[in-house]
Amino acid sequence: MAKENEFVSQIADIETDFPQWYTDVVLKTKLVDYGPVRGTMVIRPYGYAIWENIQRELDKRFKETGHENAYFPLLIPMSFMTKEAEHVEGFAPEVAVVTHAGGEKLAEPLCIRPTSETIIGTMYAKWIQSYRDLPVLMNQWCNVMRWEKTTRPFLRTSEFLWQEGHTVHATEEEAMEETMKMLSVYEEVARTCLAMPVLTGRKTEKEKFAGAVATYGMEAMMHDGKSLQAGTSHYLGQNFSKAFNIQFSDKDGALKYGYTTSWGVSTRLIGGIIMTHGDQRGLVLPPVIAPVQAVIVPIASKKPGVLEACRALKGRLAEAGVRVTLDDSDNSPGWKFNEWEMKGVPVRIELGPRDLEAGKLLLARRDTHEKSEASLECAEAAVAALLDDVQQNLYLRAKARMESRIVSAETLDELLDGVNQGNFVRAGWCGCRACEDKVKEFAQATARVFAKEDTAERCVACGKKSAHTVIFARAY
RNA sequence: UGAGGUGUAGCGCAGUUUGGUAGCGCGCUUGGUUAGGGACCAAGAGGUCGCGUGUUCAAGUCACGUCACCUCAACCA
Repeated sequence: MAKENEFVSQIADIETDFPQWYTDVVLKTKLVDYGPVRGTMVIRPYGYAIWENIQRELDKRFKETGHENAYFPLLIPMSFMTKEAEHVEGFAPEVAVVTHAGGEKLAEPLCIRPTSETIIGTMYAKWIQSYRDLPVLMNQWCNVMRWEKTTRPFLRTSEFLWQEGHTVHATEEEAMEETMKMLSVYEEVARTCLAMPVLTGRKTEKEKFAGAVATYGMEAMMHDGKSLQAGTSHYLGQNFSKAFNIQFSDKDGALKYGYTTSWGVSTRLIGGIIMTHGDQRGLVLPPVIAPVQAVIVPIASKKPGVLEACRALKGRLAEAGVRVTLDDSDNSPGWKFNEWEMKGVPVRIELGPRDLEAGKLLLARRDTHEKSEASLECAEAAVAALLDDVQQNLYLRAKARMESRIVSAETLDELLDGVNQGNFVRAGWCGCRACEDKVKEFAQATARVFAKEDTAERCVACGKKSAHTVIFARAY
């Protein structure tokens, strides 16, 4: 037990020092390292493998909903950025600019994309002439750069990986439908793959994307009760089509501006997974996106037959589609248990001479730390069932926690109490910016999304009859 | 940008008050014994003490300058 505590002490206390806990976990589990340029992160193989699994799940759904992948350039002429007034105002402070190339000063500065609406809009204007060209449904996987003042691995970095979907439609209705459809794709992936419950809904004017007509987001509750904006889907109306001249001849012969959308999720999702499921021992990864779903730890591996049996088991599980690793390193079993637990592997299999004699194996699950036995013959089925169960349990557990921590407030004091205790707070809002700012100043909480149902009667800040019910929270 | 803090082995740190041989733990290498929750023994490798200038017989330690990073605030889809 003393050893146990010694191990745990290597990671900061999750309850009392959550930011430090988070940093410890991402560095010690070798997900990332800090890059040489301030605010950048190096995503190591173990971290990148998580991203690849998320990519795979998202990409599958994008294809199913008719989208195609494409790629647009990293460098965007500054003049593109300035075409949409709100857009440039929103992004200008955080754009990195290339001023020199080929040993000379450039005639026009180039910005490193903070997002690609402008360059994609420029290309769409060339490609679209007729209603027959619509809808255009494209997505790109790429990196973007936003020069943030303070950064934290995965949650906010200067450069990050993401996907950005950009679509053009003939009508407002169709574009709006696309916006909501992709929001629901995100919600479904968060729920079924990341085991991460989210609140979805429209965001306020203050919180919306620069240049959008409406922004919808999904917000996830982190272990400390703060909210993480885990994905956004924007209805851009004709703002960008007018700025970039995306016009088409409609069936009636009239020249019309298209209606556009954009939507994206980033490597921030990985931060969300860590902060949703992690515990005092480190990472807890949902099986669907875990780089290693099961690890085999041989016991007394030098004894005859043990290692051979472990290799055979690994082969069988891999054959059955399990991402499985055999830890045949020289470390002691206890060391391996802790190491793989810290790395969040959902299922651990212990196999030693005693098990072989009994024709059994020992299964340990990461989420509850429960151990169980299974017969060696049915290993594939037992592991598959356990992985499913872990996936389910992680979601249900996180969902129960989130739901138990959504409270209502009638006054600013109640709201402050609520967020101080790590809750999301439902409260009325009259709709004016002054009241939204007042909440931020008073409680350091922002409006995350509009609630699905309007239940509040009075604005939490000014007491007037409320127009909306909003979920307020502190946010990452 | 405002306030505070830290730079010493791969990582975490002590040493700085009062100048005098460069230290500890972990990790790493080699060999051996072990093994069901971070094993043990033995031997070994690894350092321009962030950088610069100065004071001094002598600087990790004192002075001045400079750079980097961290925390809080501010900023932030």
